[in-house]
Amino acid sequence: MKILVVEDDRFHASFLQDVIGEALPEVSETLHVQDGLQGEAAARAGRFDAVVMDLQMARRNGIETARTIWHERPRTRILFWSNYSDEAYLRGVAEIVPTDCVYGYVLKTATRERLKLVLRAVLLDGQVMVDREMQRLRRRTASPRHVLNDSEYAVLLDLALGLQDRLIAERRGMSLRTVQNRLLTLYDKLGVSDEEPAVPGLNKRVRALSRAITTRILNVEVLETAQRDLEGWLGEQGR
Amino acid sequence: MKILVVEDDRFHASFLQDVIGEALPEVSETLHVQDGLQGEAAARAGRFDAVVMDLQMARRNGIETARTIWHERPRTRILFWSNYSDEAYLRGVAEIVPTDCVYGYVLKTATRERLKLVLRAVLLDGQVMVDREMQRLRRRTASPRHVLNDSEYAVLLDLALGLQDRLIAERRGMSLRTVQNRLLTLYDKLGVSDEEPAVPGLNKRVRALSRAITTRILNVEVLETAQRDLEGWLGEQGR
DNA sequence: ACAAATGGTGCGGGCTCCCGCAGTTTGGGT
DNA sequence: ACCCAAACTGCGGGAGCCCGCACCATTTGT
Repeated sequence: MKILVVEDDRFHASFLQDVIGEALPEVSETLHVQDGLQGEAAARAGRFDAVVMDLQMARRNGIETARTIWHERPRTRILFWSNYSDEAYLRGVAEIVPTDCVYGYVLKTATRERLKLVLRAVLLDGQVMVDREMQRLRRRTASPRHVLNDSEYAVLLDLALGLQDRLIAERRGMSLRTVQNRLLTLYDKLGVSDEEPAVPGLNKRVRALSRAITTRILNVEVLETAQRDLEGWLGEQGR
Repeated sequence: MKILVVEDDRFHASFLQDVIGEALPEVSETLHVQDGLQGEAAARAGRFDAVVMDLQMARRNGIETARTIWHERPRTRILFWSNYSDEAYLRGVAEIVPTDCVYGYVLKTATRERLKLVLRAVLLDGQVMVDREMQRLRRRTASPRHVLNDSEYAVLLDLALGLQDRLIAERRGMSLRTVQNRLLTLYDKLGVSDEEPAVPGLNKRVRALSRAITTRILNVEVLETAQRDLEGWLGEQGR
């Protein structure tokens, strides 16, 4: 079994390799690279069974790297190992997972024992695992009233990229009014509507983005990949 | 000499303490705590000469922690030790540094030698030092045409929080039209105006925030502290 | 099987936003 | 004291945004 480690923090990387050696004696070879681009290249060259990868890296983030890796070798099992329990990452990952692909999501704050367990479960047994901390997110946001569904999330992404209503409608194949309805429920779920009466003079559109970011529903990496998707779409439209 | 270390990553913390012991033999005592709140409490209780602190921490971020520490003991020398070279952090720090206070900013990617050097320079000699990586930021953004000045940055923060023009004008003591002029130059400097002709149908306001975040001029932590400041201001206005 | 709930669509009005035009104030430089 | 440039301000208009009202289609519950 060959494992690829993609991690730009030297301490975390050596810790990870240490734990891998301990948890997975069946590993014959591990390669460690420093960022997403190198990760893609390595995955293309050597045929790895599994990848353990940080999400926030300098040159190319984990989500995009995973996307290209899976694109080329869908059978690769990928374990994401991240500092943050941002909902954005989970959604971002879920969005790009091809059907029947094996992946996992562990936080770096997890104990050594937990990490070993997850390594075996995901990379060896092929189970899909998400850290319990992340599960709690869904509930922590209180009532399901506040949880965004997929189409609302899509509109939120477009809003975040700065598209105006007409363009969102065009991109998502909805009518203008429908987009605006989505936005209404978004404002509601993000708590923008609630604070409005108390503080008149807020720009709901910007406020929604602002809150989405501070509540970790969106983050920089996800915004960046969404931006690239948008550019791709614009390219198609252009001609 | 007593040093307080505020860092929530165990590996980084132990590395840091190791380097401190090596670089600063004159240190008589070091205390290590895990997050900003504990940091504030510790700084209040024990009288530390210097603090080394991470910027992104779970319960209370480094900027706010530094603000309260300096508020209570302005002579404290603080070295920020961060993963990211976000312009937002530098601006956020610069904003809260009281006059004649000693601080420094090093990236975690710095070499051991460099870290030792900075530790001595800032905590011992009382020099103000900023990692060269950060300096490069200013230039990297190319022409000075694209560098925001303080008042533009202030307006950008307000925009990011979702205030509409009228409120920004009120808060910053400007006329409505002046705020709008600021926004114009902001759109310009953030490159929003440039992409507009190619892609009609963008909401400049949101687009500006989006770009400010992806270019690291703003980030989550800064947004959060700005939000608290806003709430404080709203409180004053309210009565 | 009927009612209620959910999601999509059109119309229209009041508001904010973006920005061109034009006039005033401020700050440096000579 | 002069000038020029930069920053600030008011006015007005076209466009986008927020959202109430009204209507239709599909799904869900009892």
